[in-house]
Amino acid sequence: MPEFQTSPGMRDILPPESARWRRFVDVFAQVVEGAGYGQVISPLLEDLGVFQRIGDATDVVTKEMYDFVDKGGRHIALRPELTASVCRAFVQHRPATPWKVWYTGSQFRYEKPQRGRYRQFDQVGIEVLGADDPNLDVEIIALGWEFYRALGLQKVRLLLNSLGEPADRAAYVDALKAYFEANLDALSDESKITLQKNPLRVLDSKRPQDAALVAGAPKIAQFYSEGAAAHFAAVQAGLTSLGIPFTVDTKLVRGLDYYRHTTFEYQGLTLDSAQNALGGGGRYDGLVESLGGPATAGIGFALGLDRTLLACDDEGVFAPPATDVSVFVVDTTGGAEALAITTALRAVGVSADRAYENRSMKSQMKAADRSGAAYAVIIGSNEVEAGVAVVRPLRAERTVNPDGTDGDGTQSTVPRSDLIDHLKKAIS
RNA sequence: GUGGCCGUAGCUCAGCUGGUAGAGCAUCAGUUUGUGGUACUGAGGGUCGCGGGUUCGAAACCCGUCGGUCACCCCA
Repeated sequence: MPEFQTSPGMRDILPPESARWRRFVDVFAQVVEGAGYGQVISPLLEDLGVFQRIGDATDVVTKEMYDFVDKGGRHIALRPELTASVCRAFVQHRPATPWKVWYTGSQFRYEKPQRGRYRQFDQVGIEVLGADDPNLDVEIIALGWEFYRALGLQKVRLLLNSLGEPADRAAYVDALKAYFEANLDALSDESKITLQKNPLRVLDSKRPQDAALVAGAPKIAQFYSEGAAAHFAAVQAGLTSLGIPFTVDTKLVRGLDYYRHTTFEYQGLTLDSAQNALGGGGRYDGLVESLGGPATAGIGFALGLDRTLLACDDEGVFAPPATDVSVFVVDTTGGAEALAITTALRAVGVSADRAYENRSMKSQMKAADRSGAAYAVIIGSNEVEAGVAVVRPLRAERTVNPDGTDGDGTQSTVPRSDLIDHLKKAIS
């Protein structure tokens, strides 16, 4: 074991996996930019208060934040999520509404690491501030859905719920609290604690002991105001009109306190239940106001990279891209030719690699094979003398000489002066 | 934060009831002194996560610790 390793919950993303991460973001950007969303890049660090406005009943804020006092005496936190940062940016810059933005980046939560759950984790997401239209809820949910399709994922389930207006939600919370308190004996000890902090969250309990009680709990639908019911109905109608299947799950309350009205979650059906939430979001009218801005409607979602990629692995889609180079230069004369040729190839847009340390031709040919290159350029003393280069296709069928030894295949000899043009044509 | 399981070469793992470490893959080289993908041969590479204890002797047993994993919790 080396002396230094990554901190718990932190990891290195190495090639070729790192290329897949970048492509993941590219695919996401393509989907959402096609719908008018622009990227917002916000700081990793924010004033602690920005995140405290998320709510004091959520562990993300109360227990899991990385925070510290900087050299200027400011109380700073590493962002545990991005929605609050986006809202803060909105309040600070006051862009025209509806403000449609997307983002990607790392977030930090001090949790016990597990597969699909890291202390530094990456998400992509979108937010729209300043529009209360149920059509927007549908657009957002549909974009997430479309993104999963773009990756190739099939086994994703969309769960949908509405928490109603703030007053509806408050009334429901009271009713839930009364219900659970009346049945306190049947509740697990853990849920008793949860009940004190946030009765809604008891609905999330995965303990078998709580299952029956949770099933018999009051349903949010009974508490919807007329407006909330109409909004939710419009969202469902919209999704249906787009042919997006969904399941209404009245137990879907989501973690962060700021949600109201529409909430939704995308579940990966191939993943274990503890980590099956690929992404989720909802409406959070009121968050901008709590950060000192005007009353502003907001809605968005965030999707976890790690879990989504785990789901991709399970479904055998969106594999890490090949990092193959087009041409590999084998030079047994010391390496200067390889330097010149690779540089010239790259200058005309042909990707090229080479071996180093003047290894044997066989060794260099092996490296050429591993590089995934379509062609090897071979330069030895004979070629230098004759002013030519051998171009050998690496993916062609192997040929055999009459005496049974390996043939030269379809390799050809081209004048050194024509080499770059020759290869450029061959690649295209 | 709580609990279960795990921690041996770069990777995946074997190592029986304690006698100072092995395989496959990968890497490098040779068989082929100018030609890859196959085959064969060989080489390098490990304070057996770390610390302490038991023992004549520990990779193996005990304790602690760190890390991973799974469940709870939380959430993406």
